[in-house]
Amino acid sequence: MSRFDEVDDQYDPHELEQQVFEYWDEVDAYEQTVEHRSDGESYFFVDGPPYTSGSAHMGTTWNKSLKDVYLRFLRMQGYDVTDRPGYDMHGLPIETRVEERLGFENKQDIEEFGEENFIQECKDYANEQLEGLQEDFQDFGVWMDWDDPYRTVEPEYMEAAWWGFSKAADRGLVEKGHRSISQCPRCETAIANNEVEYEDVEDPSIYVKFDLADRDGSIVIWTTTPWTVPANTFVAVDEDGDYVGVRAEKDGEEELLYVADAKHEEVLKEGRYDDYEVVEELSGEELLGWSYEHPLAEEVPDHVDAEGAFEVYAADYVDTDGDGTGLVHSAPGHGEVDFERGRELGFPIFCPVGGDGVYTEEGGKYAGQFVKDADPEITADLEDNGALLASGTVNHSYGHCWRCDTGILQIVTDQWFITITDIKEDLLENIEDSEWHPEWARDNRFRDFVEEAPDWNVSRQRYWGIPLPIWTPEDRDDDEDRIVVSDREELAERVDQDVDADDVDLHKDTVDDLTITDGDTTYTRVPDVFDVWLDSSVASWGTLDYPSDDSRFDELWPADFILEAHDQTRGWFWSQLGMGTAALGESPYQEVLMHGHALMPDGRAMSKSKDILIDPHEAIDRHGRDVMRMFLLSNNPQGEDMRFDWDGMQTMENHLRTLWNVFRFPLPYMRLDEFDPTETTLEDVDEDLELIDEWVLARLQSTKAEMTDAFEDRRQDRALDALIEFVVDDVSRFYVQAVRERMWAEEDSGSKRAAYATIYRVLRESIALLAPYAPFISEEIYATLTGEDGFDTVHMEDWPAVDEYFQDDRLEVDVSLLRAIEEAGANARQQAGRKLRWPVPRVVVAADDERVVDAVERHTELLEDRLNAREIELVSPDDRWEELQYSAEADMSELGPAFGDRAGQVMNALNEARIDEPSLEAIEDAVSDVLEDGEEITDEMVSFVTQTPDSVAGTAFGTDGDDRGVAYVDASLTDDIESEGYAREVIRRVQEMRKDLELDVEERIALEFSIDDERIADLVSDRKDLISEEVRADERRDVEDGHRKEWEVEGVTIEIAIEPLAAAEASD
RNA sequence: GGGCCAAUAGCUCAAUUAGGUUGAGCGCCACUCUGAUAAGGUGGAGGCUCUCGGUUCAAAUCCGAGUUGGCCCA
Repeated sequence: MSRFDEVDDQYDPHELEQQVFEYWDEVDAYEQTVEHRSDGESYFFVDGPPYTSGSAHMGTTWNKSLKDVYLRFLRMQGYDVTDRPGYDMHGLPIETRVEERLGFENKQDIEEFGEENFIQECKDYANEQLEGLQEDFQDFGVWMDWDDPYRTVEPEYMEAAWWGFSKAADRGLVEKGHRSISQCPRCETAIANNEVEYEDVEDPSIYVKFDLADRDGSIVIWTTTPWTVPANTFVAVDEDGDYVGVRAEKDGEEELLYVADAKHEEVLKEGRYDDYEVVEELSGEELLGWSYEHPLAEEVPDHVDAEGAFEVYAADYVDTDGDGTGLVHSAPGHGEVDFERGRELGFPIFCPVGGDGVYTEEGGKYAGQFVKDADPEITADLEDNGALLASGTVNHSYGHCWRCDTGILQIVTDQWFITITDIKEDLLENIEDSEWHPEWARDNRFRDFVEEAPDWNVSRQRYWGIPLPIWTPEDRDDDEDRIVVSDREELAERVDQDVDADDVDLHKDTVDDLTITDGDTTYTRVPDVFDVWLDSSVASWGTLDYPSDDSRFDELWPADFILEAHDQTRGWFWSQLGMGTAALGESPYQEVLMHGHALMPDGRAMSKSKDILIDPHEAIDRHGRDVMRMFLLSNNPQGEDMRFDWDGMQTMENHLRTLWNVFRFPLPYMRLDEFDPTETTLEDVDEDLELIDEWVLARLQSTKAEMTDAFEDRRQDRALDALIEFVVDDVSRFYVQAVRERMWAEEDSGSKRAAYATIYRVLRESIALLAPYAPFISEEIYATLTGEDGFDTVHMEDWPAVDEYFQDDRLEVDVSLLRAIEEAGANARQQAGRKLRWPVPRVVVAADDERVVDAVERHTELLEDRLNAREIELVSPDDRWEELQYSAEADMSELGPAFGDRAGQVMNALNEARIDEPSLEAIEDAVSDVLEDGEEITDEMVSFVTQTPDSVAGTAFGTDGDDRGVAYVDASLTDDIESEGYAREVIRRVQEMRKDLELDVEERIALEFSIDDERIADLVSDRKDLISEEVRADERRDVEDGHRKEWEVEGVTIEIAIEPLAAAEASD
């Protein structure tokens, strides 16, 4: 492309973006950009790997766009950025998808299909999904190393997980444990607490009486899981709670029931007792040690049989005024808190339920039944045994498997743990080493989570994952003797079989058969795979292929920057910190940017399954990639959610269209004049720079400074605001308007060259500033501006630095004052009912300070021109314009302290007062009614406001909310003004009629017009030469066949007819 | 049920990070300009700052309770 080539009149994102894609391909734009920075300082970014199920949604799109804008920014700042994208490809979600595809129902189907085949299916599925994501991300214009993403299923990466785990083991942080975990009975695996999703469901709600063994009566418990009653081991109470004994009567029989005082009415109501009476008041402490009979002792013969079982104990999880009865049925074989307390009390852990949720032989009568199916039978048996006080149902939120939506069960099984709780202090300390945006995310949310984090259960009884690299002796069931393998090399060395370290696949089907023999002992592998969260937790070194490739680890690790949404606080932010600390004792990242979620326009969460979503592809179809990116990036990235908004998208498109117009406006002139930016630089035209040029260059400097600061604060949205304000407000609406005439001039001049050089610099730097946000349009404009002289891509440009030479705060203020005066003048004009087309005799500028005086004096002509005023009259701050009246405005920050609770009253009086001169005496006099003895109005309390005479309208002007003066437009009429005003009206109508005929700008016409008011007709005829020139009328004569129209203008009727001269000649 | 975050114009957000008469952009309406023209300019309407209490002469801002939404956890 050569410089200043013709460009489309219209900004058409789709065509443009397609061309840019092709162009990037053609010149290897990405590769060149990476190479260009290869000598720069290293910057280690780690991509949080999206999970490979499903396609990119608006949230991922926002996430990747944010990453892209920061990576591009960092590159422009000169860093050699590590930008390897990653994909999280293991785990239960993919297994369940594949199971669905294959029509599987349970683990047995998988075993029949074959582990190896199943793993292959999972791999294929994950890779398929990965391709879709890759395509989407590239389509959004994200620049990362797409040719070489890290995949958690590759041996190099899996090895990184092994290595991290073995380091943790070396540090004594790996142990096998018997724990209460959340189990999905369908997937037949433990799932992590953060994989449990809560949903409202209807469950049984039963009240059960446990008969007391050595005294009268029963204690009453409540549960929504009858199936846990067989495993009951003890009952817990709140030591400090209040309990009562109640004598209750139903159907003529009396019972003695013990429940919490706060709950007794509710419980007795549930039990439909006819009458009752509180007969005893006890503290929880008094209940301790009471023993009771297991209500299903016969049905479950293997029930717990231990010293001290079936007695009442204290536990801190009991609440006497929550749900239930204040006495809690506790089964250490199921509930997590029950388990902890049961262990403290030294009870055996009785769990008669298998991983599939079916009672084992220990379940006695219920053996072989799925626990939830056994609920009715158990309830019935309790009733038969006389233990059921009430039974019904309850709606409550209950945990479900995040993938298959099956209700989870709490059971106790053998699992492997990283004992995070042993290094809690280190974790909390390491938090301090990372900088978070926003800060509260770290100091509130994240810290709270880390403080409460339990040991990390990393084992899953599934197939598609990184196998645990643990080998244990064949016949032992503890973790006293174990081998943790750290990498493929060690594996090849130690196993009994022949393994090639370079091409061994580490998946379950491969490693399950490998054994290790040490002396007389044969070790076999623990069959579990890792929790998928462990996969991504090692990304900071997995990205570098460490340990198999150790060339960059020392230099780069830990990561400089990570950027994810707030759901990762408990996800990746946490798992990385946990793993980094367990394996290496350090936080694996130094800076975190935590963004929010993408919400629907009405604020609802997006949800693919409910079809509540906005598809990024639709956004692209409607507005293009640049617009979508700019919209996404214009949102605060720090912790707050973003509402998608189609109007916001449209606004961004309008801004880009404005930019496009600004960019293409000077091109024809530059082409015509053969302007060469390499020959005519800003330095060359320094002498000829006009004030407005210097001003726009000064604004450019402060825009760059503001943007850089905002970027460094991780507020790219504020940087974008600053850029848009500069381009749309300062460049388009002001600079281009002001500079047009200089470019129209046909002869060469210093002034014109200065304007060219200025706008060239402005455009070129603005486009560099825009490039991280809108890489496509930036590329196109950059290519047109630079031709052969620039880089092959704008993304190789340096981030524009502030040029001190052009910094000029004073000038920026001056021009903002002039613009404020101009705006106020336009406002005042409108109030006075005088259109801009009509000149006004004078505009009076009353300046509040010398700066304003200064600015107006230097730019009187500019102001006259812009305001279409015959004269500008300046009133200096020391003087008053004597034609004015005054009122006073109160300053509450002064009135408040002085008048206390009467401040409001005084304010109203001040605001209503009207006085002839702006003096304290006058105003005090006017508000004397509300002033009490000794009170006075001081200078600081009021500012005086002008009241204008007729035919004059005044509007205050100011900058940044501070008043700096008032512009008064005197709209009175004179013959001269009416003459020009009406003449301009005629000109404007003729121009419109020329447009009706679609005449060329240069085409000559014959003109006829008549005005039905004699005085005005005379006035207008004084300006007939002006009219003829402006509308290119060579002849003033009667027009017969031409275009004829009648207009109503400012109370008179004007009839106009025109005819192109060429047409008239042809018809002669 | 608990923790964190948010709530200001129809929409998206500001309000100088220990209170002082609420602002911008977009949208809407009216007017206007016409050598960027499916552009540009000016104005207007539109707010009990989510609710209820409290502190204070004065609260969008500080405190307490609640409501709604989002995320996380149980």
